[in-house]
Amino acid sequence: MATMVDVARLAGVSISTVSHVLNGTRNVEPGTRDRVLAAIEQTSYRQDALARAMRRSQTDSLGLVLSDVGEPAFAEMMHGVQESAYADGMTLLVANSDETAERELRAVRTLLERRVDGIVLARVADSSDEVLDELSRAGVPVVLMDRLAGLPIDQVGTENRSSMRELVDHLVGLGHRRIVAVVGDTRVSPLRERLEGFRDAVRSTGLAEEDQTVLLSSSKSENLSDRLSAVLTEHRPTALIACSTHLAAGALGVVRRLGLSIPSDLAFATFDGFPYPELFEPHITTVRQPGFDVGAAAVRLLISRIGGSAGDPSTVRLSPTIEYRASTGPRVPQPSEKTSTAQPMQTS
Amino acid sequence: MATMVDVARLAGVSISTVSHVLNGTRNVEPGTRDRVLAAIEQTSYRQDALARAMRRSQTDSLGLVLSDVGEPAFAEMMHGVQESAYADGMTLLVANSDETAERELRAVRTLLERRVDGIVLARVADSSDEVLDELSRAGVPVVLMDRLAGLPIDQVGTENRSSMRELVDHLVGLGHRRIVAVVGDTRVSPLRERLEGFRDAVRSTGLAEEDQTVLLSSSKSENLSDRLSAVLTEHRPTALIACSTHLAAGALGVVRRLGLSIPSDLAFATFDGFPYPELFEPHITTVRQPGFDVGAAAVRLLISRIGGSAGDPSTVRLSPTIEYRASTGPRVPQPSEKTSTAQPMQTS
DNA sequence: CTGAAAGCGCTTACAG
DNA sequence: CTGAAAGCGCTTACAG
Repeated sequence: MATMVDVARLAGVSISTVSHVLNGTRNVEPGTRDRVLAAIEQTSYRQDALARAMRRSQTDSLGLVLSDVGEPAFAEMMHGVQESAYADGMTLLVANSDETAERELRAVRTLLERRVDGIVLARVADSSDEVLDELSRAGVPVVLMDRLAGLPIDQVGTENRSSMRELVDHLVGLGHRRIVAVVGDTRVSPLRERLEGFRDAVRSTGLAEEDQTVLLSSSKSENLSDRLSAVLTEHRPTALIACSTHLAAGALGVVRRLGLSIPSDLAFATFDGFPYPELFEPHITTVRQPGFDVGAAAVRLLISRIGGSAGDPSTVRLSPTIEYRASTGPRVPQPSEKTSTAQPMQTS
Repeated sequence: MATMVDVARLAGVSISTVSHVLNGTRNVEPGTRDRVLAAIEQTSYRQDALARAMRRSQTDSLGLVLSDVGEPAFAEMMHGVQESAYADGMTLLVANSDETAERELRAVRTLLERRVDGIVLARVADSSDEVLDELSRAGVPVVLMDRLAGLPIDQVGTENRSSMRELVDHLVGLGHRRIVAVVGDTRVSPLRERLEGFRDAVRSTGLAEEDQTVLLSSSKSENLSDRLSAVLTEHRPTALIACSTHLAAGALGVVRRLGLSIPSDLAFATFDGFPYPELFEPHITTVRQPGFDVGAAAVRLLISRIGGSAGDPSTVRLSPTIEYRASTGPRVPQPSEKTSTAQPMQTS
């Protein structure tokens, strides 16, 4: 690989001049400039981003820490992060925390060692305090994404609480009085906020608290299926709300195993939802977060901080859209109305 | 941030010794070593990966170029790449080609400027020759992933041709004689290979060629829906094979719009398929590629090349699994058999 | 308008 | 067992 020295020699100039031609950082006489350009061409010279970064102590790169790209919501956010970073000429380093605190800490350290200019971080449920400590000690700007905190730190996520309220209001408006919310791990902020919204709605709509069920879990591996199965058979709710794609997948499995029809036996709604939602029957009522925009906004905020923008930490919340679909039916399921039977192999 | 000089001063040694303690590259007297370690602790010293990389001309990082993380198959491959890279202590730089040749070339150049030790590349349909040229000129090891080529270059992908043959054989065994294959853009190697498998199977099973339909497209944006709609209504195939998730999504939309039932009006099978496939009705017969393993294998091969392993370029093909499900029915659809009507809102 | 030189933070022969 | 010094490939005051 050719270096600046090669180019300079060939053009008969100093490396200063080559550098300035390359970066447009000072005027160069047209003739000189042309010779340099020709020499660059001839040697197939390519700038070494490493050496440049080292000298400038700025790498033009951003780190992204996610628990799993496979999760559709995160894939969308990553896409937004990617595009926004690209638009600003930043390269993206991606690390996987695999939803464990230890790997998250290692991931952040690796990114720090690589001197990324900033980090977008979707924290794991039991994130270690050391993560934010090291980040602030290193003085590297951070923006939390999706998994937010009650801390003075920049963060971008979705509005959860009032969306849940709206969803529950809708169900109550349809006549539902017994709802089960599959919430999962409330250490994960969006799940916690959705739970709060659920409780808000129960209170404000005057639903009997004892008729509502909330299913929590305290670890990633904990299986809610058996408990949900018991709730559905014994408690007989008429509506179910899953608070994430993953929880919805598990819940749908249980519903199917019990032979319940949606929405005639049970109304079904979920947050986040599935890719290609329009293709499957029944269409599932979904609170869909603007994942791409969340990722893009996180990078914009991060880049403004990198650029030196001062001011208090800001929390940005983007609004999800609620897609009301057939799975929450027009009518409340009534035992007496069970006229239709499951038709597992039909689709329209 | 503390540097080696700070650590050395505090420990009363030279930076050589600090470096050797850090990297375990030579014996250091225990007492000296302890002083160094203590100084590292006290200064919160962290190695600068940039300076290290520059000196060693090795960055311990890998580049990944994908067209879109949103595509489930690519998300899985990325996960495999990520985990395999992590296991080998490599950091991952991810660039998005957005399925356009120009962005792909820019992505590769950016990764090259950042001196990645190797690149995993899922090429765009109309990839520029310059991409592979620059890569070989730079002497950076590359492994093509998923989108393979008839070139002397390392590559890892899925076996496509014989899987398609097996799928068609299965359909023929069920009595199907009129099949439509939604193939898409044959510049994309897996799609091309699936088409070849389809033609192989038509020949070997003795199907009448004029009764089979192949739908091709030559650009990403081209909409196959109208043509598929015409084929389904005029040509009346009894089975449909979609060659990718994206094509399956489009095809399912058309099928639904025409009010056809699966599998009673039309058997439906797809390559790649949807996430959470077990949750929707009807279950779709799917040729599922081992995305994670493809990604992981690509990185393993890449790392062995980085490590200096010689030998001819190798092509690794992993086998997909064919999941036969309800969507290809047990029986061939017959007009006279249309006893069931669509039940759009039912699920079991 | 241009160049010589310092320095970013490391690794690694070389010498003792 | 340890240190002084060169050098990786750039950028950027400083000087002319």
